Amino acid sequence: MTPSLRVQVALPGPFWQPLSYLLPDDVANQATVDLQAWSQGWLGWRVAVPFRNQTKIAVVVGVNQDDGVDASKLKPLLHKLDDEPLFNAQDLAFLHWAASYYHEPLGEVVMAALPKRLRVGKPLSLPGVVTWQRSVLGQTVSVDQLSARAHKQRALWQAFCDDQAWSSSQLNAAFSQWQPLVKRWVEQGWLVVSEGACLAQKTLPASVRHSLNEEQAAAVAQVQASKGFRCFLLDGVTGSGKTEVYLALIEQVLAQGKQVLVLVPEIGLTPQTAARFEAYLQQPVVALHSGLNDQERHCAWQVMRRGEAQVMLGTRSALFTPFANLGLCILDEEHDLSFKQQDGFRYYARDLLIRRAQMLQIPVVLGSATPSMESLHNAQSGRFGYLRLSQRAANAQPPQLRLLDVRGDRLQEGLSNKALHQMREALAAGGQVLVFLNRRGFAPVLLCHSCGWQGSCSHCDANLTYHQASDSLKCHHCGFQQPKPKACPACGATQFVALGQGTERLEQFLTQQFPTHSILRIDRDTTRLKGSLAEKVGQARDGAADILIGTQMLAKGHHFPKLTLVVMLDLDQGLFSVDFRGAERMAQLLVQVAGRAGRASQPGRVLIQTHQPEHPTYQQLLREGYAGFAADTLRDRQLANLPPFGFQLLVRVEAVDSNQAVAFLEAIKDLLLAVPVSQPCEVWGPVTAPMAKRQNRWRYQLLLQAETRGSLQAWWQAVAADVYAHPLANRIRWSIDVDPQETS
DNA sequence: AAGAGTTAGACG
DNA sequence: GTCTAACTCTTC
Repeated sequence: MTPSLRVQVALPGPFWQPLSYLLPDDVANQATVDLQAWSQGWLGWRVAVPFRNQTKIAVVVGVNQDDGVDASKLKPLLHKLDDEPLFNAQDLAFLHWAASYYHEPLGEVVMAALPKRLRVGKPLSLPGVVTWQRSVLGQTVSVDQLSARAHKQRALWQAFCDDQAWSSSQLNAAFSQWQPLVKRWVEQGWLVVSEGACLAQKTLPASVRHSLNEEQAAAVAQVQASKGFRCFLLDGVTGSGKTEVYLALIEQVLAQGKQVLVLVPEIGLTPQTAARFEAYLQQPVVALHSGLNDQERHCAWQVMRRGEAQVMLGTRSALFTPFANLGLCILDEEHDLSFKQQDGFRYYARDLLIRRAQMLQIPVVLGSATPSMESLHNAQSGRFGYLRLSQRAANAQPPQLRLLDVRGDRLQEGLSNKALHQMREALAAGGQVLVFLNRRGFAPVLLCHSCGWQGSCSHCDANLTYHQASDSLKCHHCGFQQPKPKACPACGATQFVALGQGTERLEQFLTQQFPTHSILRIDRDTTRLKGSLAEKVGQARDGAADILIGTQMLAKGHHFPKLTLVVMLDLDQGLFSVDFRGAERMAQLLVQVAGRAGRASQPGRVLIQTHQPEHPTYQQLLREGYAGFAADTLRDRQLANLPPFGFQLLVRVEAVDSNQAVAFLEAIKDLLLAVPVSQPCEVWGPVTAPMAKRQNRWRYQLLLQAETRGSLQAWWQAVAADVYAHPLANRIRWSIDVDPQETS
């Protein structure tokens, strides 16, 4: 008797090996002797399977492997969902590798690579994008027939009068509250609804060409000269034109008929970025980011898989998209933390992208003005190609950094008189000023004036931040919010003191100080609505505001031509961070914010208000810039065997009962210490996480460190089975963070 | 993850 | 003894 044919499927859930299913009876009987060909009909296909008493959507990741499960225990799968596989063998190999490197169930990884619509079983083919257009009747209606006072209505109708079809996302980008009007006009017969192709026909912006300077051309030539896989670090100061290098490279790869994937940080993807790419390349660029709805994501995914578009510009999750014919990967702002997924499947998009390029044997380019120590080390050791752009475009001067020693000075709302004076001068000279403060809200602490009670979050080990706009207390870690108490919960007194500065308070103070100047605050609170960040950044760029107040969301990518002075407040805290990467992060932030200034004709100045003017980190940064700082930092890291000279794995635990959390980690530690290891491996902890309690759970962690990725993986692999079998493993929340970025 | 199965505790 | 809430276990 022949053994029954079976397939292995990945489905979401904590399944450490794929589940096996038998084939449906009618299919099994047809199975030919050609197993190779037969497996092609299953591998990577989407199937519906019975699971418990429900039906689940899964992806076939293995064929006829003997997993030792008795055939009598298996159920037959129900059916295929599509006429073709969604993933090819290369895609699957990559997903397998990601799952094993990050110790994530394969099903979760496969689902991360699928748009939601496909995860829940929607058909692969897209219904097309709904658009609205003027009807024959509508063409007889001119704007003048609408009420003269209905400005919004007139503007919207004018848009349709150009006889262009508008999709909901296009309307969303240009208008607010258009739905009721469009609905009414459809009912009146002025507009007709139609369904177009999934990739809406965009009109391309006018062609913009540029020439490369010597450095840029050399960088492009080096990448082009590489064969197969090679990773390059493009280390270019702000304003040195990294994008021009990307575009030249992309153009070459497109000419070979291959596709390109460009990854950017979460908030770095603006319509302007995509438009700039389209203007140069003269072909549609497919964007993939959190602002899209399910159907748009599905469309983007499908268009790349089908090879109907050549360029994708996306945030970290775009790296899982199956491409028809990928020829080049680019990752911009390489140092940016948003490439690390911090919850659920904790992957690092930078590292996965490199691995993917390696598996496909294609080049990958990482760009940054402030590269991570990991990438710099790889570049210096020759693992990566090292490309440098040291000149700013159009002879723009680099910003000059100055420390503003405020020791002993009287500070008003955190600002020194010297800083205010400099701001006045810069404004008087017609410049724009940015005040950088990386803390939103009004004040980080609210204190009772009579008893000292302070608002702290009942779910977390953190203070509540006072927000004046909503007159409430908010926890910035779990989202908890309560109205500001009328009276102190402890003593009943009604007077409170707001301690410390946030951007809200700074805005209030600067409004008093500069009554004749316009002020624009850009932080998460003022940009909550969709599209409002782009809108505010646009205002800032056009010079609509004299004074900008911003948190770190303003540090990324944007440039403000009229900006001549940047004042940075409260950077000092980065000097004393518990995390060994604290100084690196601070230096990156400083250099990135400084890079916002003086990109046009006027040189920019950056003032760093500090109580630690002699601190070596500042001194090093001022004297030798980021490169000098990086050299020092790498030396320190090497002495301490810290990344990039060592590799880390963090076991994180969250439990309502802190004893269980510690007991579980102690058990893991005992297991680890019992493993005979050939190379130096260390384990630290358990210790409490940076925030000991969050959302009512106590958080502890255990840090593993080893000299190589391989020995670290082997060490964990040796105990993994025992850890998963531990009685506490199923009773508390825990996760593994490979290459953690926040370890303190 | 999440539903079914299992056990322990509350009640009278 | 029953009823219910918490806890465990399994999933092809």
